[in-house]
Amino acid sequence: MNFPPVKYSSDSDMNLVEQKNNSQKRKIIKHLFLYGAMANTDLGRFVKLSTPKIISLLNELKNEGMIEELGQGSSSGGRRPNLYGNKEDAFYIVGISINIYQTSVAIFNAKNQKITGDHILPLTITHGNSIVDPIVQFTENIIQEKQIARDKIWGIGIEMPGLVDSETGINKTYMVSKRPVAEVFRKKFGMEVLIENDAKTRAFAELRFGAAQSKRNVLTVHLDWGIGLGIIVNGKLYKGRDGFAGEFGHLPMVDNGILCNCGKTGCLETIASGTAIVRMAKEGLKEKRSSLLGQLVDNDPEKIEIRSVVQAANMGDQFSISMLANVGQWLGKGMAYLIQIFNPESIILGGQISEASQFILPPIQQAIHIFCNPELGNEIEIKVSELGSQAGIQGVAALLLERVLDKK
Amino acid sequence: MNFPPVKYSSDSDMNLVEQKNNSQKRKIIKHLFLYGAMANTDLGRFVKLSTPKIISLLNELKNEGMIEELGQGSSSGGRRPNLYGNKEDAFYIVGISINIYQTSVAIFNAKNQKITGDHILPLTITHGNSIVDPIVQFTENIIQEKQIARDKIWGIGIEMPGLVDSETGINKTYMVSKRPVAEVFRKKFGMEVLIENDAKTRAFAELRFGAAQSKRNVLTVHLDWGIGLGIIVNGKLYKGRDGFAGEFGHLPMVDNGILCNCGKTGCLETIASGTAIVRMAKEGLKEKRSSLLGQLVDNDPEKIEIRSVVQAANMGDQFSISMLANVGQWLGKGMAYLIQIFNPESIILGGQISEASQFILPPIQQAIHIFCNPELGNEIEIKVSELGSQAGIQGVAALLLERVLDKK
DNA sequence: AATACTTTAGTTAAAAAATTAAAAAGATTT
DNA sequence: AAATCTTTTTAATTTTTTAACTAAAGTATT
Repeated sequence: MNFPPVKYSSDSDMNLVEQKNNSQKRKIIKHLFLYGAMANTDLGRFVKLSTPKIISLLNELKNEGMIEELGQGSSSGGRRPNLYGNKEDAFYIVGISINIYQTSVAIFNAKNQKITGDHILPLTITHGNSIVDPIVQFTENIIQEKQIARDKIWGIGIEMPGLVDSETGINKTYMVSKRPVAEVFRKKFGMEVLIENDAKTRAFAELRFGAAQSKRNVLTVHLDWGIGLGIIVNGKLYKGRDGFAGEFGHLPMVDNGILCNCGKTGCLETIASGTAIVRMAKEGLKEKRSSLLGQLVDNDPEKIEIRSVVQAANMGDQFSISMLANVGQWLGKGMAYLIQIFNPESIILGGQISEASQFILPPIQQAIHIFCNPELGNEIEIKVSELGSQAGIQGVAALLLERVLDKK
Repeated sequence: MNFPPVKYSSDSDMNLVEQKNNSQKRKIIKHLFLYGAMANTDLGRFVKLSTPKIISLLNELKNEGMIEELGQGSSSGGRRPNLYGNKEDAFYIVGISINIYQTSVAIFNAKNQKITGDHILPLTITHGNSIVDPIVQFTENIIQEKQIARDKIWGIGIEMPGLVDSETGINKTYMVSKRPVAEVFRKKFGMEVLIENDAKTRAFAELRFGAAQSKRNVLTVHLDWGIGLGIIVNGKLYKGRDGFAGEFGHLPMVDNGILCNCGKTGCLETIASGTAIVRMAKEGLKEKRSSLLGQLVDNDPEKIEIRSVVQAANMGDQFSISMLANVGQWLGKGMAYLIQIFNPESIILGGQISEASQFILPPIQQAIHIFCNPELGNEIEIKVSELGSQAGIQGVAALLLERVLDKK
């Protein structure tokens, strides 16, 4: 099956010039998608071509309906440059974020603008692929609602938790079936589909749109129900042999610790994840520990969620604060490992628990000082992501587009 | 100061065509250095240029004395191709390996052939830069002996232990002085000098000449007096923000452990390095533990070296074998961390302790099974480096050449 | 074993493409 | 309003590719 943009493919049966032209056009489209309108000179710096050549490529793209002129930019004393940008309706991409308890869908246009509202489907992820059909149906409805021609959708990017191999399209942890999930989706949608692990898509979002934009070596730690690690090295997202790199949450931290759902004991996730916090909070409540948490959940331990603990802590609840501090200490020790191994420029924290940064950052810093060589640990920048809740969807969508455009 | 090969630099005051030509020529030289003689078609696949263009570049290089024709290659049914290769005396590079107790020097020609014998200078590395002058002298003698024109030496690569930042040319651990060591060497030699940490140069050697050649994600663990980690991700050597990535030996492994020379306690190096083994062996001998080790060192504990323990183990000595097995367990646990973080294709072991692989590989494998997610740990390939003792020198030399040729 | 066929490599000249350099156009500053 | 600065356009020149052709070597056929 052939998916768009076949237009700009560079098959080996093409001649060298066509191949190079198409590769350059793809670069231009990608650049305009990511960085918005731009003057020919700036594009020239990027693709390393002379002005006449770039202008001719831009004109071709204009005639093909891909890009448009967008008036003139500013000048510091000279003729103003023409600005070029992708045409909004040149193509669309779909981003789907499958979380543990819900799935969100959004559509982006060729200017990387989200053209849909918040579409959230409450759906608990399972080991099997029972949630595939509801997600496909939900997404198709949104596409139809927006009346987008199917051939203008260049693909669908799906982020999900678990051990995801985006090459084979297999998730080893969730949505397991005979055929790779990505293939199942691809068949049902009839479009290019990319699946990727959520920690990696968020790292990619930081790299393209967030705090890692101008950096080369950054780690992102996703603190939610689980603990995920995104690795950016030499300015690229790192995935490892099978795409499983970043299993930070399953580093063995405690001897004879609690059993983890991975089958081992004492993993970092058993003591420093959202799941662990909720478990500890429930135990505390059952043991009648005095805490503001009780009020927040009507004294029903089963109602406790991550946000309950964060909320209680923000209200000054001692029990919640000390839990978070303890979590911070363990995270800090784990991050000390990462810092010594990666010597990163910065570490970016995301996920629900990062919203309690005032309680976890100090113990993290402290643990880093204790366990880290000062040459590596002292100057490290640790901060909370500034990307909102849409980071994941934006990340997969952009990742999908780049894969489509990088494909020869 | 201008160093060779200014000939092929691509300054921004050149026109685009010249810049591209020179960049292509540099690529060709690098390729021929690394992979030996080659046909024009093969080079074409690599630099993506048409046959006439490549032939014209090759002819220019031939006229400039850089390359030569080397007869004809084989064909599977057709005219035989002309082979092109770097001329031996087109340029030379010098590799220097500074170890804890000795320094080795070698010179390589443009075909990456070592043209010197074994030149080893016994010299103990210090915190200050007292060994700089002896090394410069020693190296200059070798250069003079070989009667190589100075302008034909494109640079000197120096590998050394410690926290090395090759960008600034500073080693934070050894050879510390007011000015960066690399600059001190550069001044004295009057040539381009690159310094790099030894674990990284060995990783690079594996990437270019060893078991990592055809792989993209590989870790190399250098087991010697210390424990070094070389990281190859996405087919490139990873160095981190300051070049300090890979401080694997200083991961905190034991609570309330022994004091490490890094200032922290319980580092992996305090229990699983060559230094640790020798320390334990000395203690054992002093406590009159019966062991073959005693015979090997005339019952003088101070004479014990890494190789004594390896040798004793190979002779069947129970004490030495159990020490190595213990070391293997700790290394295995540490490697389980690395595997879960990097999901590498393989891990390559080097250094003196890797010579006792029969005793350390089984406990390493066992620990990996215990501490690692089976999806990541089961298929991992762990093997001992096949590169000999010259790996480090070869690695820095090649690294230096690539840096010289990659510079615009 | 001779011959024709196939495959691969290298050469050449025509055609195409890209760059350079110069001129024109448009905007800002003095 | 002149001078300056920057971008765009244009035309000439240079470079590169394409494609046809020659060359050389192996393979198959007679």
